[in-house]
Amino acid sequence: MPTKKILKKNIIKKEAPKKFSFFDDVYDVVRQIPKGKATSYGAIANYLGTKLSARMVGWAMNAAHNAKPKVPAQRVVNRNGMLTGKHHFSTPTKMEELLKKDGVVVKKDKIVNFKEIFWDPAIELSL
DNA sequence: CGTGTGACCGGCG
DNA sequence: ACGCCGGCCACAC
Repeated sequence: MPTKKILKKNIIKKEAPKKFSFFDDVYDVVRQIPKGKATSYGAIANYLGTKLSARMVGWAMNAAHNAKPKVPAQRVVNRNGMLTGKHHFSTPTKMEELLKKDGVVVKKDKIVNFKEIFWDPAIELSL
């Protein structure tokens, strides 16, 4: 017996309402993050409608290195405000450097007043 | 076409 | 408070 129930999903898209892929959509949101602000993967996922799958956002960021123009992935952190993806940057300290340059206070790989500078696309972009 | 994986999140023990 | 585990979607091989 199979380990889990494998649900088949309709992977066949009959139409392409969205010209941009999921990746591009994520990039577009991230680029709209104001300077000095930051958001979480979950917030973006929620805005995209896949809140239960915040991993997708993180993975999208994985390809962000190849995206143009460059995506300010440093403004995207996990819900704890921790710079979890700093290891994926050019240098482990690059993310923190960029955030500090934006005026964000980072301490021990974590945004101090993350709650205050939190920027929710689901709200901001909804206005 | 099947399998694995991923910078997460939330719930439960 | 902490640690573990399941889930969810998209993409690469």
